[in-house]
Amino acid sequence: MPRYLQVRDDLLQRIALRSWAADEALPSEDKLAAEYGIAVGTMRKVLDALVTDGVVDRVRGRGTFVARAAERSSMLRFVRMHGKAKNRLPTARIRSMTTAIPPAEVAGKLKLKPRDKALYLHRIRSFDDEIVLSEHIWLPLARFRKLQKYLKSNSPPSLYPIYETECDVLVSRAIDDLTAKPLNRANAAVFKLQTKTMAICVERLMLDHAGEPVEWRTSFVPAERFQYSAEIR
Amino acid sequence: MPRYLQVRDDLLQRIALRSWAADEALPSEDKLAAEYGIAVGTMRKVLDALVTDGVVDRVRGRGTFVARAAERSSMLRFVRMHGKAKNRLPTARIRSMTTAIPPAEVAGKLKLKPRDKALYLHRIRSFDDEIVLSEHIWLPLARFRKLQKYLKSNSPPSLYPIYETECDVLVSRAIDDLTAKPLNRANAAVFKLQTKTMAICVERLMLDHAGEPVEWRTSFVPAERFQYSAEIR
DNA sequence: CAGTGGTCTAGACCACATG
DNA sequence: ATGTGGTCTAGACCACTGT
Repeated sequence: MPRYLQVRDDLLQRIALRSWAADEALPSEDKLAAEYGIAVGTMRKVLDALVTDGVVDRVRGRGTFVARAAERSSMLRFVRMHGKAKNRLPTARIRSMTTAIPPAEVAGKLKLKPRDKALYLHRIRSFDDEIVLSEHIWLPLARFRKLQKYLKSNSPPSLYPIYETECDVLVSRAIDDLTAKPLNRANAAVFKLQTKTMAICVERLMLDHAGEPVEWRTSFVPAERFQYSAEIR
Repeated sequence: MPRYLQVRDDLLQRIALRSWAADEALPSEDKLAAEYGIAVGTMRKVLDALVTDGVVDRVRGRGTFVARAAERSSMLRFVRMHGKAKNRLPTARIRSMTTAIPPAEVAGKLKLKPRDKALYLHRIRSFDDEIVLSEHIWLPLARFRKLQKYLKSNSPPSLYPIYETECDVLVSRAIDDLTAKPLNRANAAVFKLQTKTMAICVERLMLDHAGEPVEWRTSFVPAERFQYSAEIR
């Protein structure tokens, strides 16, 4: 295995361990190169690889910083905004929060042991009275106990920054799986729509920089509100 | 503008002009560097950029080759295969082919002048008797006259290789836009489904290596057959 | 074997941000 | 003025592919 990949993986580990805060620069390429005993050119190759993987951002004159996945991965990128909703963010509300042993499928995705508990959230996002997104969120309780306390007295517009500040969990990567399904009775009731109304179901697994699963989320968007863009090269 | 970007853009032009065939290697990095009067290290940076943009593939010991977008961008990646359909490719059939002045919206996407004609294809893909994909394809007639002749006596499983061999058009990049829509009467009839059955509509614009629009395609997948995966970093 | 790309080095100079 | 990343050079050695 080439040196630059070894060094990349080591840096990835240190980033996963949250060695640097959001506003704190990593050591400069010179210092890192000296530390690892490699040439600066090789260190640049390591950092370039981390940039293309979306793990760090580099700013000339300032330094190298750990990237946050939050902005890129909002579920709202699946929601078509029309009319007055444009240029506005929907409100977020948590409708229920419990701890439980999750279904086997969820436990598998989160790599939980058979009797490990998880924190479950049901959260909706809406414009005025129109609900546009319903989300069922499962989090390993071991890492998210503080979140539970926090959410009892707060209702933040976005969760990922809270994962980081409260629970020291930094989300790096998301894997989305999209299908179309008719709404079951419970989900239809959330949207005040008829049962079997078609919706897009987004199943998302979130991973940290070490590749450990952090969150499993099943989201529903009524089909009429669904929109998604992608570029393939 | 840095030298390596200038050289990259120049190479991009030459690739767009189809200077190298599918199985023909570009000149080696040494030769290209000499040709452009830059260092080999800089030429490597150019080629690395083209690799991450998906424009070329490099194979150690063999050379650098122009990449084909065809494999990555098949519409079938939106279609869920179940049961017997797995491990099989659906058949393709062209149900109609005409030349016409396209609707203003399509002409705009293809950057056609007001009275430019286009080649229109309606094509379906199916497993046995089950139709899984219906596609409405618009191509600038100026570049695709030979395709029209070709399709009168051939029914190829995939179109992009034909664009290249018959019309000298190499597809580089696709932009997809996904929404959910109820089928109108004509499209529902194609699938032998009821009008207003929900379907996923994929609008795709294909571009060549020069960034010129090459194809506009509107495809429908019945919602039950739709599936799509993406990774966000 | 010659030719290709993959890794790695050890410098140079520049543009930009911050104090 | 200092330190950061961005560009560019001119080599070296290695691994792999083809003849």
